[in-house]
Amino acid sequence: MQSIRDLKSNFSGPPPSSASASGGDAYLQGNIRMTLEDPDLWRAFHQIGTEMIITKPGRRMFPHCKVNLSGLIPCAKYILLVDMVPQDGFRYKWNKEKWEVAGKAEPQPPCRTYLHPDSPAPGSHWMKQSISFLKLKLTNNTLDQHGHIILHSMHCYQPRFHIVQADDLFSVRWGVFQTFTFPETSFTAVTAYQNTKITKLKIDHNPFAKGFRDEGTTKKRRANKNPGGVEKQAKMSDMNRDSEEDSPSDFCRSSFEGYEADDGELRKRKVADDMKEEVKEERYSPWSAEPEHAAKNCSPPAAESRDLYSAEQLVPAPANYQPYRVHEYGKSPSPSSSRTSGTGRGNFESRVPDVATVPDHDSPKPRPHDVAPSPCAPQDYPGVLNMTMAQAGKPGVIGHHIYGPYGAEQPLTQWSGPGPAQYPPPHHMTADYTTQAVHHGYHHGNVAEWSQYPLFSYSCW
DNA sequence: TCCTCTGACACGTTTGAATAGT
DNA sequence: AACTATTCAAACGTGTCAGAGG
Repeated sequence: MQSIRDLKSNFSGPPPSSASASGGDAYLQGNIRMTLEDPDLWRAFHQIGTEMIITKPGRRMFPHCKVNLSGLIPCAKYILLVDMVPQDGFRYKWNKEKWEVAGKAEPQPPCRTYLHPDSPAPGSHWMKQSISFLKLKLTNNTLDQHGHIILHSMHCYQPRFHIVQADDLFSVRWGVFQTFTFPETSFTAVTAYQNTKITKLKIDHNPFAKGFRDEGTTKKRRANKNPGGVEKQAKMSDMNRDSEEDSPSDFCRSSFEGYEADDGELRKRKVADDMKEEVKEERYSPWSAEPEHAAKNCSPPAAESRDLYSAEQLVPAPANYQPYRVHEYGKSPSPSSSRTSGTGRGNFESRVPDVATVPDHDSPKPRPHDVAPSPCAPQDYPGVLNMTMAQAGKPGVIGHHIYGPYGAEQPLTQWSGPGPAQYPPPHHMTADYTTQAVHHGYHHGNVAEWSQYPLFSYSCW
């Protein structure tokens, strides 16, 4: 088994230049700013290694994606989308309290994008309140007919948020895409929780899981239903305790202890406090030798040490795109390039003529305590052209199903160009983990260009 | 044997219709 | 008649657990 650390070493490119997002004017493109809600909660999960359950009928995310937008033109209409991109080309397994690479990723399932039900709506609408993707559901059913986002279990994903100025779904292609990613929202898709800490964190924070809280009736119920259950639970508790004790990771502990408190709110606050403290104390650089951190977390650590508003970055674009800015940035996967074995990183040619600078707030310091390889490999850091790996060389597997918010599947395929089999790998995730949110923007000049992106496979709801 | 996935289950939250009150 | 507040049951979302299947 190849460790992520080893893989990371395959990349030696320097990080992209970056600028502080907090400066604001560093991201004037469109002036659109996106901030993630509940950043503390996301961080708490992220520090442990977020897992999201996927089921056949579809499962909501928790925490669910909720963002705030500003900088939109109040009277202009926008469409908001979310999709999930693989973080790398690997499949993972949970082994002895940590994630390990378990082989190459499976072929990408049909790529779908969740369209926010309010779309299209004027900028004033999007800006007046936080935008929730509560009803977004994840599934492992590749034949899903409900428009849920299809993922593979035991694979790592990064949610992406896209906003397009468009009066309706049919004019999306003429719009300018602004893409944001929040590294702390990355997660591993699972069919059953692997990390008991994640389970506990979910139970403690998800109102629907109140029945499983310690102070609740769970124990009684289990005791009544299954005498062995209590024993098992005790065992689980021990496991938790052990894992905490065994773990040399202060990082992990600092976040996990927070919700060990009895009171939920206190717990929540403590988590937040711990996080703040961490932000103050710990700084990581995805570029520095700290694969250890990522070992426990699905996404790179730098996320913890920054503010949660968006940074802006140009999305990878085909050569014929008209990017907002031109800025030499590394290589991105070529649609025609075949996936290389192992890291899948070879043979990428540049598709990203332009990448805006991204914030580089905290100069990170390595985390010495994390030891396990991460499902979200550090090689996925910006400039490392990660997520496309699972899809690179597999252009045929990306389906673009466009679902309309008003019921029937929208015939957007009319402008989606070539059929799924012709889609090239998605543009690489330009996630710069030194930023809060990575922001991409690009034009869609015509159907042909448009069709090169896997983005447009809308999910319905 | 191990790992992953599935479906039934109990419990809590959310939602919306029905009803009562103003 | 219109509006608001309350009640309540069904639907939904959740993690647990046992067992199936590769």
